[in-house]
Amino acid sequence: MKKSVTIKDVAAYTGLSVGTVSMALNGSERIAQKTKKYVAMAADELGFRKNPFARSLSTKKSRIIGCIVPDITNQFYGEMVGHLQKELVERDYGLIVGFANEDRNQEARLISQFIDRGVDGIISVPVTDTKHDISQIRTLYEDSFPIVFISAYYKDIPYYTVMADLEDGMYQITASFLKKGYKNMAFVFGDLNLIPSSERLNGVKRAYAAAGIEFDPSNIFQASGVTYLAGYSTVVNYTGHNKPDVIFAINDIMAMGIISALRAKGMRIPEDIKVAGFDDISNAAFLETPLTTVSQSIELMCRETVTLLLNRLEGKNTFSGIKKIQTTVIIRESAY
Amino acid sequence: MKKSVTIKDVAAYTGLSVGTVSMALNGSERIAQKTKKYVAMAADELGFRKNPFARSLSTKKSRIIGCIVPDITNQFYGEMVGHLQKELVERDYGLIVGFANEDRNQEARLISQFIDRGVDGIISVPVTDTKHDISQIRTLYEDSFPIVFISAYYKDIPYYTVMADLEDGMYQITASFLKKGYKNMAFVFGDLNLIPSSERLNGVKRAYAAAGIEFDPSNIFQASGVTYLAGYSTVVNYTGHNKPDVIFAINDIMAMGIISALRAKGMRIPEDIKVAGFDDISNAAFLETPLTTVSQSIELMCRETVTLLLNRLEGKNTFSGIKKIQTTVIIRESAY
DNA sequence: ACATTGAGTTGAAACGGTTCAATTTTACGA
DNA sequence: TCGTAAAATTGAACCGTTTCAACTCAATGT
Repeated sequence: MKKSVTIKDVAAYTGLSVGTVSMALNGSERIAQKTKKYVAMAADELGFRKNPFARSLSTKKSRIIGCIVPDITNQFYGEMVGHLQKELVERDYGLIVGFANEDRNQEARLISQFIDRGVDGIISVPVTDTKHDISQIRTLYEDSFPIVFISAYYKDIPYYTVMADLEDGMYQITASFLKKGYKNMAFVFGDLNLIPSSERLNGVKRAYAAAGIEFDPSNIFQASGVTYLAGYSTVVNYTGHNKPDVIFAINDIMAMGIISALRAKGMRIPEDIKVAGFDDISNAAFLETPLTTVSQSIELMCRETVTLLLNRLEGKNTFSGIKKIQTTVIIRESAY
Repeated sequence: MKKSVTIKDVAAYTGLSVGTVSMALNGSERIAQKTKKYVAMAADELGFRKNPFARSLSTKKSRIIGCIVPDITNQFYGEMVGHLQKELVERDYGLIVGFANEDRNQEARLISQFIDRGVDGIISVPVTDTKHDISQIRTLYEDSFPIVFISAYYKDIPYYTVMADLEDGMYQITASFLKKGYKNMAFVFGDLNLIPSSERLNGVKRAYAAAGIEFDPSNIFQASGVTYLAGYSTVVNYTGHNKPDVIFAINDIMAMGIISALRAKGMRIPEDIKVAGFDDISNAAFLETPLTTVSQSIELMCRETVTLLLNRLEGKNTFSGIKKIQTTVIIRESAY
């Protein structure tokens, strides 16, 4: 590491004062055009780079956003992080990441680490498990620390959230299958206390109610998680007698696990049994049996989330509730 | 945002000097035990949090590491980022991420952004495409900026790299199939100029040579990328007449795409054709047809990489060449 | 010729820590 | 009780920016 060129060196080189150089570099109105150009050239010539720490110390801004997702191995969250990063980089922000493994304590630790690192704001996929202590989040909210939620929210803190309209998505897809005449449908969700499950379930119930059909709660299966393996295991460990017409998984990854296990049992998809996912991850269309699913536009969600957060950072006043993003049912071969 | 408590407040509260408080909080040897305890309590009571910018300005360290991977959507890199994050967090470092999309220019931009953000070091999966300008990397190397490479390296800059022993892995798996009597094997790789492809190819050739069998280069297929879709398309678009006994994909994701396309063409795996991947991503074992593959221990690679980087940061002198991590062939149903 | 205005620039005070030479306090042996 | 060495603490310099009140200076109107 060669010793670094500071703004002082640029000032000395140009014969201007440090303040002028600083303002020139920041494009201040009060500096003459030609001075700005001159300073820019000199800075370039000397290879000057702003020291981010000094800048941050003075401005109290780091232009770094912290982001917490449950599990980066899940392609859905992979795509989410990818889009968030893209949106942020475009606006000259950096993204620092953490993975909470669906554990509220880890999420809490990450949040406080991020704050200690001086992030300007946080985007989190909250761990909405109701069993856990949420006071940290409440305090942040009360201090109006810029944290926004994506893809879920805390029941008690339904603010600054961007998520897909899960209930409506599930309503649509359930209704469409009810209309086709299928009634015996199984729903493999994760922990039903979590918002993402309970919202979907509401959609399901609403669809049955709208169709005037009674909903049998024994068709809800609570898997050990929302992963490929959880889907796989749920099918493998199922000892019941009921063979549903359609199985709905809480997400595509889980649907893939379910399909895999069903096939291993010798069933054909969609002939013997239909399977639908949720999310429309990028290769859902290219699976051996292209997957019927409900698309949440991750890209749109991420863009809205970043916009919401940055608007808050800039002090613009923003929508503070739960913004729901429209979903779309996509019928593919796995459940024609 | 309530106004923050500074070290000065703690000093005033305890009646000690700022210097003492700072050293006490940093656990300096020169401060009396009881003073440290006293200061810690006071700091706690006042809710003092160190300002990271001031700290960094003074120490010239941010405890943030930048990490660049080609594509976060690929589960292999998802797992990689997950492990890197875990290793770093354990050592109280933060991880800031960027995605290069296999594009050297994007990588370059990210690297310089990271440096401007004041990262202490960089971990990159390099885009080893030889067509592109690599002078930035060379300069970094010459300035001995702490950058380490994972999973690949630049041909001209074979330093500070941790990667799986791709050549040996491919040698092993190829040899094992040659031994079983299969000779007509196809290899679907990405751009052959890239290290990850060329190393594997060397392994293949070495295995054929060792078995005394001539290798037919027309069995190498260069796909348009290394994604699920690239694998899928390669099979779909194949118009040749040759039906190989075994298809080796450059990675598991691609193997999945290949299997999917083969099945769509009515072939049975492994009866009609065998398929093997590479990486052993976490659900490779749970696919409909569990996947034969070569396991690279991502976790071990990540740990070695982080250790290497942090040792460099601490000025310890470290191994500076290419550290190869042992791979393991895993035979599963897709290619019994 | 002279006040007035406004554009452009300066200089010093933050920002909140770390570091270390200098100084003070403490502990111990004679 | 005193002298001295070791331990603990102090205080000021420093890190590299931003910010803004005060200042300079040229242009303008009268």
